[in-house]
Amino acid sequence: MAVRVFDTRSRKKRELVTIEEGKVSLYACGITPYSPSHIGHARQAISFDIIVRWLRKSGFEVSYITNFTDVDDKIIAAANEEGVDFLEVANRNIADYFESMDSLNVIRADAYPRVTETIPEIIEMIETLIDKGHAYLADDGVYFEIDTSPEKYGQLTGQTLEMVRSGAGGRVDKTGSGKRDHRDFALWKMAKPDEPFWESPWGEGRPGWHIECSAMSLKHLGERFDIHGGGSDLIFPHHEAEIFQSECCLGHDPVVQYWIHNGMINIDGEKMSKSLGNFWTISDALQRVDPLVLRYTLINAPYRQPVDFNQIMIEDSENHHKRLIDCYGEGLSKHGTGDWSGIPELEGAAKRLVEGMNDDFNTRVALVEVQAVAKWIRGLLSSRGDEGGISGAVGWISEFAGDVLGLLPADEEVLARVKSHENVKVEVSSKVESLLGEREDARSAKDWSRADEIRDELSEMGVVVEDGPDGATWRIE
RNA sequence: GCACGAGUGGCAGAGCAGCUAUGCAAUGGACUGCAGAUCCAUGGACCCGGGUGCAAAUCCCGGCUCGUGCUCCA
Repeated sequence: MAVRVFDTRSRKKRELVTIEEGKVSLYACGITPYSPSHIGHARQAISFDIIVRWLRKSGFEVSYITNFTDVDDKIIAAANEEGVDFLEVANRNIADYFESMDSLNVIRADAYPRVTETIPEIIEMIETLIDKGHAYLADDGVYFEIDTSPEKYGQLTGQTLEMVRSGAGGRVDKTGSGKRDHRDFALWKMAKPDEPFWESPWGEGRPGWHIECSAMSLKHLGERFDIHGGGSDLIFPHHEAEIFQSECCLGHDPVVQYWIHNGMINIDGEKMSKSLGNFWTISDALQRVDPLVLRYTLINAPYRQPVDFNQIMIEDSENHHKRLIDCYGEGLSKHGTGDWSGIPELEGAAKRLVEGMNDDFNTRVALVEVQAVAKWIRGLLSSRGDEGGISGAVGWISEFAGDVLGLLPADEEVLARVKSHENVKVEVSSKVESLLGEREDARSAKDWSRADEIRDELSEMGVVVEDGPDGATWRIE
């Protein structure tokens, strides 16, 4: 069945037809590592991680590239403030990024190109743009001249040149640059004192913000590629600038077949931003929640919707994720993993999940099915029947909640968790059993206060007592 | 101002033309000395006004409200 993706340029869902059958080339704009990564970066990475996972599961061979913009104003500013080299700042934050993403179960991209390693290609591209008359040299840099291909304006945003001309109004003068028109954008910035620089035909300087992605995608994926992605905040101006650069440089269009953009994160209904003081770095978030719970929260809405990161969402996710892992762990340790084909409940769930994922990667629909199967397992587990069903369902969860959504820790870890729980159980077992016996006596004597006292005592040991029809059971909390 | 998106039950959040979304919470029941867990059941929603359809949260038009972008941003 075909995968349909929402394309920002055409503003509708389109069936994914790739340039080369069976292969997908995907470039997603990565981060500018000037500070530790925040949960918005996590959402972006997880969104594309799941897209890549799903495309691969659907049988595509995927080349997935995501970059680091490792030289820019903010990195330089941070480095100057600390009195260190800009690369030290970038490298530190890139390491932080990888550490966070690994914990969030984000599969590594096939390559992580960096601006500082792509300078020759960038220069070459700018030269071509100058040669073709799309760019000009000014005192302070090289600029792309929008008026050389006005028809490309607004392809992603629906705006026209005039709209932006009037909209941006008086901000032009503030730039104080050598731009001929305020909508032109920098391809190469001449170095100011105390700035890192590279040699170029136009003097010492560094690349402008947009050109690197055009150069890196060209270098790694070629003159045409299937999907270009990134956060929706990059649509304008960054991605529109890329369209200008790449298409004018290469002389054909479209270079990118599908544009995919993930939604932003809100905190309690407001945009997350440093100035509002509602900013969460990934490490902030991980102090509060398990990384996989964070992942669950971030895929709780389809990737294009904004996610509101609020208390309720987090608690909800914690709850669901814990249930998922608990029933998976119990099923796995008791019955192992098996084949789910031929089991109607599981085939039905798989079918709905596949349809949901094929329809623009709807993780929310997928989660509903995962929840339903988890519930189904719990039912079987408590009724002690149908072992084939349980192992099949464990296999189902492993395939979809694990491989596709990336929500499960490794099986060894799940089993180790179950085991350590059991070890604790064994350790305290005799004490608990004797207390429970005592409590049973108290209960038959209808000495409720003594019975509750014992329950409280056990509770302090972390033991939860649950009275059932066949007497009391207990478990470690 | 312009552009894009969103407005769904107490809450979160799907669906985007016809069939129970789902989860949490609530209520009733089973089980309980109480509690908890579990199971069963129940109620409750589609911003407003028009329009098109046999049929509209779902499509169209017009409002209103909110968010985001138009400057660096995942």
